[in-house]
Amino acid sequence: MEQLYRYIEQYVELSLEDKWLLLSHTSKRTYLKGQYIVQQGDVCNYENFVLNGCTRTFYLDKYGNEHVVMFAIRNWWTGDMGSFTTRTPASYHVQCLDDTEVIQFTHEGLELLYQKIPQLERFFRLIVQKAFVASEKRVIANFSKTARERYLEFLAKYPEIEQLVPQYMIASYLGITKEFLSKIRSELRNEHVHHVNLD
Amino acid sequence: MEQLYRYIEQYVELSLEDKWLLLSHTSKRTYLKGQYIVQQGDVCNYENFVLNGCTRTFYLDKYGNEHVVMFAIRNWWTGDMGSFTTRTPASYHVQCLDDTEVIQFTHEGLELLYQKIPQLERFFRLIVQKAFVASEKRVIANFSKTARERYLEFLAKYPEIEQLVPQYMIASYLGITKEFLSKIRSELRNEHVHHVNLD
DNA sequence: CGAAAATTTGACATGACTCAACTGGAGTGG
DNA sequence: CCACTCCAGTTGAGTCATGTCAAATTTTCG
Repeated sequence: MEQLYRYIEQYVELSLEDKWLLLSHTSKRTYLKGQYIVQQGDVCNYENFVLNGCTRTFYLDKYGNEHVVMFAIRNWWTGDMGSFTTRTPASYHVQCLDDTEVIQFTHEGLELLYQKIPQLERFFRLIVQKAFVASEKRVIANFSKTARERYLEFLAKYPEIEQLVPQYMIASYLGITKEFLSKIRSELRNEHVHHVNLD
Repeated sequence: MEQLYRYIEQYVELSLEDKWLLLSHTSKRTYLKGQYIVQQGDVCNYENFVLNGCTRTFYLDKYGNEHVVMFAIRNWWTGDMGSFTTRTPASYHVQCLDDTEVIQFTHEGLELLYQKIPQLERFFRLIVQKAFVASEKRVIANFSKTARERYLEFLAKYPEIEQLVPQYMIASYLGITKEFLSKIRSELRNEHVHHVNLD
């Protein structure tokens, strides 16, 4: 729990009492590699704070194609926020790409916590704001940049994730096919070889 | 102000005192068609609640191309949230496409209101959550649907906006060129004519 | 009315996709 | 320890959705 407290305390202050309340109204859970935390179509019952491991959130379209919406690693949040808040069927699957430990907030538990720890409203407002701003930037990046640029930026921004997840999921996150990502990578390799030879 | 009160009261309750506080720590302002509420590069000093009129938020890339991030009409919020909250240069321009009346919250004013009206934290958390969920859906739609599908969905979802703004901005919002949108529209017209003739 | 802005149209170019074949590990079991 | 399979990744040929550029047309509005 210390990890969660420290994370929240980056945004708002927590008393000992607050920490105790958080502890008693959440639960820790471990998922194995491949397991689903949320399944598209079910109501998402938990907001999840990732302690360690790695998850992906993806949408399965009517043709059976997967579209990766996001990854989550240590100190990220995951789940289907729309489903969680409105108690409607989830739009996405959330799957663990590794053994993954999370701290889970139920809807009921979180509403109770909002009442008892008012600054938690502020905390969640702040992190959702950040997520929203990042999501808008992604919309624009997808319009204004080529797949190659987006891939390079992804590498620069999330070097850890690049190691953890298979290429085809990164391709999906970038909105391209695995074949096309493979071609981009092959180009980059060739360019790199040339640079080395020129030295 | 009644319009703003009613809007907020869809999410949280407001006392008379709260309303008075809102009134005294915000200001109403009218912009003319073409004017900028926010300019990319400046710090965004206001969150704006649109009473009437219409705005567009757009990003100007390094090649001088415009990319429309969103439109805002009656009862929507606009501004550059990232810039407003972190007091950093705005990523976007916000321009009025019509004479537009807004209620403006300054950063200072809003922080004060958060203290005096704690349920305002909740209110903004809820609306930012909605905006975030919508933004994630847009990312996925851009990946999994053709330009034609996205245009049809846009028409269905925002019929008012279609009337108000020029085609080339809608094209930009959809992430395509004005020429290509024009071709899509021409296709749709042809199909429609055929259907009519078959009757 | 006339000029500027928005939209349309057409020829051509290209980024990214599809499909199918191939390569190369990482188990797994005999 | 080899053979087999399975899955991820690569490569190549052909195709398609969408972009670019330039010209023609329509609309808007002073």
